Amino acid sequence: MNIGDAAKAAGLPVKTVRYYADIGLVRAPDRSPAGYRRYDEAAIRKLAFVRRARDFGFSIEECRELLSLYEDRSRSSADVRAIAATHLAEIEDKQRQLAALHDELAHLVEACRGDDRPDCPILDRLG
Amino acid sequence: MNIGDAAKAAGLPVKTVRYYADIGLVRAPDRSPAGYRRYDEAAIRKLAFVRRARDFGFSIEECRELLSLYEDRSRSSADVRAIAATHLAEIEDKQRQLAALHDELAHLVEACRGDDRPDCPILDRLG
DNA sequence: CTTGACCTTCCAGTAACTGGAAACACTAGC
DNA sequence: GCTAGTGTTTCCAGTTACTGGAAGGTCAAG
Repeated sequence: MNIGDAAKAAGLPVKTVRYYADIGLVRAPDRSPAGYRRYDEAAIRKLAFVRRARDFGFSIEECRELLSLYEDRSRSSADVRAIAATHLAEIEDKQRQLAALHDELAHLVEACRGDDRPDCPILDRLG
Repeated sequence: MNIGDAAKAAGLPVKTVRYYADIGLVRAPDRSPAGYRRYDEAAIRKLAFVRRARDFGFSIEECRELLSLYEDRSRSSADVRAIAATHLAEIEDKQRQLAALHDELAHLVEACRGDDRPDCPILDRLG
């Protein structure tokens, strides 16, 4: 499979697949005589794996770790769980920050009349 | 005031203040004979304004808009409100995405025994 | 007069791509 | 066999909002 079909199969843009190859995350296992990257089933599965992990918000480096655990048949589930749990804690942290932000900003927007006059509690608060 | 004191007063790293000057967000109103940036009260107020707006998650470009509204004595509060409301909607959107992510991932972490065995629902789900 | 803190500019790197240019490869139709 | 169109290659640059570091100039204190 050429890169275009592989990308389609994995649900990724071609550019991204090439990028993943460049950074050594998922390399094409082979090249055609003309130099075209050729992807097999296993490589496409890895690409799809990375796409899903990225959808879950895992960073590229986390994906690299997960991928090596994924490929290592003797890995323990504890390792994977640790990565996921850390990531989950980060998400919860971000959620808290976002909630605080939201409440403050919502207050300001509510307090702002939003008319033609220059009185604006939002600017007052910022300035 | 030199850049160090201005940065301290505004609660920003020196590098960031210099960066804001470079991109024309908040320029130093003057330079010393030796070429040192000199900040006055007004400039420091603008720097602090930007810091707070950034804390609220406004992008640099949004800060630029807010700043020009902030400086424009004839501006209407509606303009400011519109920017803030748009930003609020983005925050809410991100909150929803994060919540969905959180629930899915929390499920997986919960389902994973996290022991020495290779059975791992997290990897199963990703792979 | 020297030391140390502060300032300057410029260059490079971060995360994770994305866009574009120039050139080569492949396929279909005529 | 030729041509058009699409797919592929590499490389370079840009994105966001800084951050780190190097090389060198400035200033105040002792």
